This record gives sequence, structure tokens and C-alpha cells, in this order.
Amino acid sequence: MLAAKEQLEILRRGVVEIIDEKDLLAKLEKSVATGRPLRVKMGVDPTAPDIHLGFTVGMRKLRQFQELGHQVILIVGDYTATVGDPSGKSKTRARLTHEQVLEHAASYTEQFFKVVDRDRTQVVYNGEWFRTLTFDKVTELMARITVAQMLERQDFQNRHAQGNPISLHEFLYPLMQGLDSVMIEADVELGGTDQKFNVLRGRELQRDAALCEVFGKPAQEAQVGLFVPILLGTDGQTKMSKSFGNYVGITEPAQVMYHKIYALPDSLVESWTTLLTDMPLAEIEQRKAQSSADGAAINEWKSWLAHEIVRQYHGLAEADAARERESAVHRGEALPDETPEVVLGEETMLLDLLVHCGAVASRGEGKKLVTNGGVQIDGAKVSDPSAALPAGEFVLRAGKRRYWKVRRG
RNA sequence: GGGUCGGUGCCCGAGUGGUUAAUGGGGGCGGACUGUAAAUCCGCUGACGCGAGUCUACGGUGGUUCGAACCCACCCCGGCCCA
Repeated sequence: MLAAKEQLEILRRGVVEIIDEKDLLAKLEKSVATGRPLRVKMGVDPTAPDIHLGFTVGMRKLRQFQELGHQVILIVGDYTATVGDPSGKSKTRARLTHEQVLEHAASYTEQFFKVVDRDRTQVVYNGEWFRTLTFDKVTELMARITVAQMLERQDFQNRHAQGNPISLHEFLYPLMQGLDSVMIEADVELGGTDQKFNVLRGRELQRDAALCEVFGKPAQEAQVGLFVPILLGTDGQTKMSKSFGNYVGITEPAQVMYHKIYALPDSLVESWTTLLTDMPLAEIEQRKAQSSADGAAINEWKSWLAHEIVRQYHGLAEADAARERESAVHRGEALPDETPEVVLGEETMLLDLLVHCGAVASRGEGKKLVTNGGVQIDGAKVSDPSAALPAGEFVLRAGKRRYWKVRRG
């Protein structure tokens, strides 16, 4: 086991805030001295079954803990998910049914273990202790927080100020998450910066001997909160999220993944490298310095980044292939791997073809695309929407990167 | 329940009787440039039609009018204030 200070140094990478860093160091020291691994908790609300790179920031941090010899406890919020975390939300979140949650959870853990070591992870469903809770215990729990404390939260304040409803059950969520920490006796809780309030509740509840006793647990040392940043999506504007369409899913095909990362805005290269790879921080600094002087350097960095991330999820061979393919596509020597093939009848017109293969939503839109010079057939620009299609096979291109292999017959 | 201000295209937001498919901004798409990114510039951004053109659209339903997003009536929904 590494010395506590060295562990801390590694764990600090990419972390926004540690509450409290002194506590963490003390816990690490104790762990080194006694040989007892830290119990590192992360909770997931299995609401979205598709994991994207944004989720992997925390997952990679968990992996680091494991590599340092610690124990990960993944709390699947099968019960809390039916309540709905209000954190950062501008409206009441839809509550899920228990069946939905279990379904999502299965797919979630499967993807989770692409990054996190399954053998050093304990998966716990919090319905285990919530489902049978009696109301007097719930009351004990609720007594641990005041309305004023709840209303301090910016997200609730905004909602309240804007006259949006806040349901009482939403007040319960942070306490429930905190109770999870008590129940598993967590040493560390990992979460995004939006989790701060909830994680702090855990600290308070753990220190509350009377409360711990109510739930049959010993009084405990407060957990340390470790907060990782929210990863920005490929648009460089907002957090990565499937609903914004700015995500990179970890189960996406190698070449799609490669291309999305390769086309990343420059402004994200540094943070993505820090959060999603193990490139030494010194090298990141060095590359940053080079890049500000020379445009080609950041380009090369980006290609390294794309290759590295694809390698993590698809292996070296596929990463190499994706890189090779990408540059061939770019030189115009090859078509992307996923180029769909379309077969159509004799009479089909260009506009119908564009609609048929999904390049545009309507013929009117297709007309605009053609008029704007965005359509090519076998590398030649087509400017007339009523142009005749060639016989046999040809390649249709719409915009910069969307291709179809078309066959008439 | 009362008062008041609102509900316009993907979003925000102008428009208060006719040249309004509806100013402007954002977003999106396409083109040029570049490093594949950013920035910038240009074009497009309801549907159908090769086209002339036709249809659908300004919360809903009726009405006034040659003609309404704009005027009238009723209804539905949201904000704020009061109870």
C-alpha cells in the first residue's frame, strides 16, 4: 500500500473539492496503519440506462481508489430513485416505478464494470433498508433537518422564487442519501459537485450518535466528500447529457466515438484529458504550452485523446483502426464504417432519395440542402433538385460527413 | 373567489385590421476559410408542388369584416398581487 500522502496526491487529480482534505488524509493514514481499506461510496440513481463519458469521471475515480487497495460500495438507489433527487433540478423530477428502476439498474451495473473492478465492488440496493422503514423512524430522520436549511439550497430557492412547486417528499431525498452513508458506514462519498448538499447531510447524520442508534448502527466518523466536476459535452457548452445530444456513450461503435472526440472543441481537450485519461499532469501542462503556440499540436493531442478513450472501451486494435479510418475518410479515400446502404426503385428522384435515407426530414428541406450546395453524388456537387440520378451504384453525400451507398434496381 | 399581466414558428421575442409564412436574436442546417475545433463571413431555416402556385400556422371555439395573429364574446392555461 502506498503512503497516505502519495495516495492523496493521486486521488486529488481532477477533483474540484474535498470536504475535508485533512479528514481524508487522516483516514488514509489510519488505513495504511491498520491495513483496513476505506469504504468508498457512490450512489447511482438508475434513471438513465445508457452510460456516457460524463458518468465515467466518477467511475474512474472509484477505480483509482480500488487500485490503491480500497473497497467500493455502489449504492443502487432503487428506493430513492422512486423519490427523485431534486439536486440541480428546476422542476420536480418524474418518479420511477420500482420495475423500471430494477431494469435500469441491471444495465447500469453492466456498463459500470467496464471501468470499475467488479471484484472489489460491493453492490447494495438501498431498498434493503428503506422498504421496511416505519414511520416513527422516518420522523426521527426528518427531525434532523430544518426548513431553513433546506431552503438555503440554490435549486430550491430558484424554484421557490419562480413560484414552481416543491413537493415535500423532495425534502426527504438528501436525508435518505445521507442515511445510506450511515447504513454502509461509508468513509468516503464520491459525487459530482451537484451532490454537495446531499453528501454533507451524510456527514451530519453519521456524527449523530442518537440517530445512528435508531437505525441500529454505531456512531461513526463523518465521511469525506470527494467532488468531481461535471463533464462538459461535445458542444463545449453544457454538461454532457443524452437529452442535449452532446454525449459520447461508452457502448458506441469505435469509429463514432473516435470521431466525436476528434471533433471536440479545443477548449475541452485539457479537461477531458485530465478527467478521462491517465496522462501525467506534467505532460498535460507541457502539451498545453505547446498548443498555445502551435495549432497543429493541439490537433495531435486531440487525436491522441480520441485514440486513448476508444482504446479504453474497445481495445488497442479497434482504436488504431478507428484512427486510420478517420484520417482516410478525411483524405477522402474511404467512407465511414457505418455508411448505410440504400436500395431504391427506378423512378426515385433525388429529393425522394434524400428523404428516404433520412438525410432530410422533408422534400422542401432537401431542396434547400441541394440549393445550398450540400449534396454530392460520387464526389460531384449537385445543384439542381430535379437532377436525374445515375444508374447503378453511387455514393450520396449530404453535408460534410454523412454518406450513403445507393443502389438502384 | 377578486384584481392584473400574459399565451406568436425549435427557443426567446417583435408585431395590434391588408405588400405577414409573420422583424430581430439564439439554436439548427449548408457553404467558404482553417487544424477535423474555435472565431469570422455568406446562405437556408412550415408542408406539398419541377413550376406558376396551393395548403397549414400566432392557446381554443364562435363572431364582426371584402380581409384578422391583430377587433368582439365565451372558454382553457400560466405569472404576479389580494382573499
